Amino acid sequence: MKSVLIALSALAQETRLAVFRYLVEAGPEGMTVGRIGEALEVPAATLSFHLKELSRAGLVTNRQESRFIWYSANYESMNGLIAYLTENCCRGQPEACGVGCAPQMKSSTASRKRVTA
Amino acid sequence: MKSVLIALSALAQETRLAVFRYLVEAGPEGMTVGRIGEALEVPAATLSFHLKELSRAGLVTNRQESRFIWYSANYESMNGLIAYLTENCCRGQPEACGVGCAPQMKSSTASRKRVTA
DNA sequence: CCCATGTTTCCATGAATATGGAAATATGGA
DNA sequence: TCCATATTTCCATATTCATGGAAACATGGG
Repeated sequence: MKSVLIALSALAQETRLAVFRYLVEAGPEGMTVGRIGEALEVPAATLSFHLKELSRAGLVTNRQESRFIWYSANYESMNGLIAYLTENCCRGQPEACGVGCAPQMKSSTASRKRVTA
Repeated sequence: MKSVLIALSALAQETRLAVFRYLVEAGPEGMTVGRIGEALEVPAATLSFHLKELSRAGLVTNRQESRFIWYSANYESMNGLIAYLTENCCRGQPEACGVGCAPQMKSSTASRKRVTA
């Protein structure tokens, strides 16, 4: 699917991946462009370029608030990407692919996810 | 993480995404280079280049068998990538990110996955 | 209105990546 | 060993992407 390719391309870049994860951490209210630039030490022009790419990919949204523009992560889009990759894993026959196929429990924060046997 | 960036870059290319998904479908035994090239209509030199990229990213492995080289998807690596993205979503506080944050049930083949409420 | 502040566009430059034909390199069968 | 087949490397070309300063553009406070 084209949109998946666009999302992957958007995330496959160091600065953009950092920006996106920063926004994920920032929560639904997001963060202003200036603050993002400060935090990640990215020049304004460069940051603007990358935010536009992330927007184009549907991974972030923005809203104007007074003179500031707030960018926030689009969690639905993020989960859509994961779902796409997950859904196409082994075509619903995880047995065929060995232990590694079905999403597994990982150590840390993954406790909210569980495999149905 | 650097390896995540490499994996994302590898998947963020039309031919490589197609090759990878083809190998995922092909199952653990994988497929020979020639057959992949036939199926996806990719010239040998181009395919070789992309397979090398996928290897470098750890997304596929290969083994020699007689005169043929069989490539297969590395499901663990795939799931590692998904786990990385999932784990860093909302920093373990899905409440903060609204409905979209926690991995959701999707229609089709996702029935093996379940959210713990 | 005008100015300070926040953000984007413009632009030139540099770097990385994709492509595929031709040649080189394995590999095993005869 | 020699040949046919499978795959990779070499290489030149084309394209796309990243960078960041400077200038332009918005916005709202005074």
